[in-house]
Amino acid sequence: MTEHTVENTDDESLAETFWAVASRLRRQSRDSLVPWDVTPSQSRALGVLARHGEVRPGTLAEHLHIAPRSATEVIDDLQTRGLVERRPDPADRRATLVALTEEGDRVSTAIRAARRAEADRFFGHLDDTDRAELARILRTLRT
Amino acid sequence: MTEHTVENTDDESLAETFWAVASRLRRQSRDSLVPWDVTPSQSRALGVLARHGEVRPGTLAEHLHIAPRSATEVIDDLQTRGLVERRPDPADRRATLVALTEEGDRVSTAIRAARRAEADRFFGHLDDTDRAELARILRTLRT
DNA sequence: CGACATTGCTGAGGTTACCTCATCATGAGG
DNA sequence: CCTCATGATGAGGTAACCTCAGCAATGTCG
Repeated sequence: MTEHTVENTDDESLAETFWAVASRLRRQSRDSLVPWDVTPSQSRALGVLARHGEVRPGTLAEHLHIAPRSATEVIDDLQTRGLVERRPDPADRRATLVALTEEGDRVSTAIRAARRAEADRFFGHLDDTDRAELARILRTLRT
Repeated sequence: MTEHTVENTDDESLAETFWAVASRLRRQSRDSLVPWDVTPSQSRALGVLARHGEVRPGTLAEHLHIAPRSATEVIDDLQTRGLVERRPDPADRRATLVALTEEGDRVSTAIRAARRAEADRFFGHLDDTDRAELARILRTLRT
């Protein structure tokens, strides 16, 4: 009856709308990876490696916000696909360094281009003002 | 290899910001379910049942956008927790009707309240104008 | 220097939330 | 009544995480 209730229902549906958009965007990103037969989590790892060069599994895990053990797994998968290689860390014999292979570099570059095109397509329906507004509002929600 | 497309990088980071917000929101919703020991997918099912009353597993699956087989699983879990019950559909002896138990009704009501409070807390940092803007922009991205 | 805790990675095994395919009972149409 | 479609579920699989144990190498401190 009061605006209070109305406000709340507004918020509820705001969250719902947000999730609807999120799932559309997620589906679209997943589809954009199909040509390379790479899963989303693998593509995230490739992104980190492209940005940071060779890193240890533990560092990779931090960037991905996952447990070190889980990074090992992603690295295993990427290695069997020939996209990354492990080599010993000269500075610490316990550690390993993970680096993109040439193929991995090619693929990760291609994926980045595809991702950019995809974002263009997705957010391109917005005019510049709305895009800026959205970015600003999302940044305040980010924390 | 270089960042020669500045306007595209904007879109890229828009998507990134979006995902950062999404993961914060997801974590918060998950946490808000802890008191009831209910997983997110179970809570979604409870929501559908609360809104629609008794439905067949297949219908539930449609509302949740999952395969019928997966709905069976969610129902199993909710049933062992005593939150829903299955009864035969009088109109079709192949079919089953799934309905909230009293306990399930209580829990789903409580969860809805918590979810509302959570959305308030999350989107409450925005002023009314921004909230309306966000809602409008997200709706255009929904499709 | 040697004992001890710490760090880095990975094996083993578990969870959540999905999926497909096969099976079985029932229902609907010719 | 015979065939095909439909509703649910058993069996088994996948992605992407997790924790806990164990092993090797390292750092630290008396």
